[in-house]
Amino acid sequence: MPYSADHKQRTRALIVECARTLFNRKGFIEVSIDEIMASAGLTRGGFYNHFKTKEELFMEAVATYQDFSPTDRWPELDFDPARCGTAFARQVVDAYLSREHLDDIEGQCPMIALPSDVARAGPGVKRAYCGLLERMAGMFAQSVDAPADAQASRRRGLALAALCVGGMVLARTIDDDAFREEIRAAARATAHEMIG
Amino acid sequence: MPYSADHKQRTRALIVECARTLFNRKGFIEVSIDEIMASAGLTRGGFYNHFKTKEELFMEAVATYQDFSPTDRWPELDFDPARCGTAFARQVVDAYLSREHLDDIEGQCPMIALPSDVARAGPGVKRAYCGLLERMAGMFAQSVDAPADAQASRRRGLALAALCVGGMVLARTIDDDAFREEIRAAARATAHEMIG
DNA sequence: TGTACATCAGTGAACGCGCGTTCACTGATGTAC
DNA sequence: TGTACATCAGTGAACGCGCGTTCACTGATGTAC
Repeated sequence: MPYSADHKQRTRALIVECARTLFNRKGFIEVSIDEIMASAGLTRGGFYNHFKTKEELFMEAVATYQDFSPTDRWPELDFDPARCGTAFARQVVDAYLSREHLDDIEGQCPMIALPSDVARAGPGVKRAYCGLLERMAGMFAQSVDAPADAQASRRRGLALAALCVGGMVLARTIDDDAFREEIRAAARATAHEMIG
Repeated sequence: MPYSADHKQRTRALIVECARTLFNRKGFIEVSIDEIMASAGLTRGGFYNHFKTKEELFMEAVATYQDFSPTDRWPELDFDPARCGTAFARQVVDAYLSREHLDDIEGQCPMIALPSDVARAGPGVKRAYCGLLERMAGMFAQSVDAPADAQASRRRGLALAALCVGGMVLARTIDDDAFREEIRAAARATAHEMIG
């Protein structure tokens, strides 16, 4: 067996990470395989040793973002799983709707950068994106100060996800800095109200 | 002067309308100029009699959606400009977050179909998109049952826009019909609460 | 320990293809007389 | 009213280019003896 056992696997993971970064910046179609492989320090031809198609890579790039929990991504959050309540939800909202996250084009959540691309992609990509959404909404549903009714919590979690993602998506389309900040602030204030 | 006075102008408007439809379905990059012109019953070469670049057409396609007021788009809304209050806002929310609007891929609001494309486009396109957003948020701000404070109304209007657009953008990325409906319902219920 | 070998991750030229844009042209039309 | 003309919206071939994907190949590596 040439090369160490996990050599190929590590190369694959590197390609996926480089791809996610580039997709976030330029979108799925606007990034070429050449560009991705070069960014990983490799050459075009090797791509198909790792992926069957470009879309398979897209799927994986979206899916792997699930590996970052909020506390991985924002280590300053003090996450106590036992008291996973409104204070934590508020912190996540603040981090997600933060100026830092808005400016972090390459590292941002793919739900913000790529919704239109995903809407036009195949079922595999959509499933990966859906996983991110389920995770975010589920986290909010567990954390909000909701009625005993589980369905009401879930509804609240989904609406919070829509508000956070929607606020950031809209802010991304705006050039004027003051207006961007206004949208961020409006989404954040309203999300706090919704958390209760 | 060959051709009637408004001939060129009407052709141009037809191209813009065909383009908006196609962009909504497939996104800006995935639609070719050939395709747009064929859809308008013309041939490729004539395109540059009307537009300097493909991006100029994109800008116009987004901008012209402003010409459809909510009452143009959904004639069943009974809009009394004098009493532009919470009842009207609720109706707009219901229409915007309706099943019909979600299924109307080609006729949908560009804010839902194209945010990622706009975020990567030039300043002209962003300005056109921003116009749509200002219009929607302004309409909500005027209609909600808000405190006298104008800034609070505006904040509420922007948050409502983020929730409506965000809810639809997320629903568009989902394949599973039940989950799509859940997101729609959650966004709609929460928007109604926000209108007050 | 040292060497010959088999493996397979990575290389880079090549493929067919469709794109945005240009340009010399055509021919339907309104106008001048 | 009828005709010759000028205009310019529309045509379609052509341009250079970069894309996703394929493929015959190379050469660094772990293994067998």
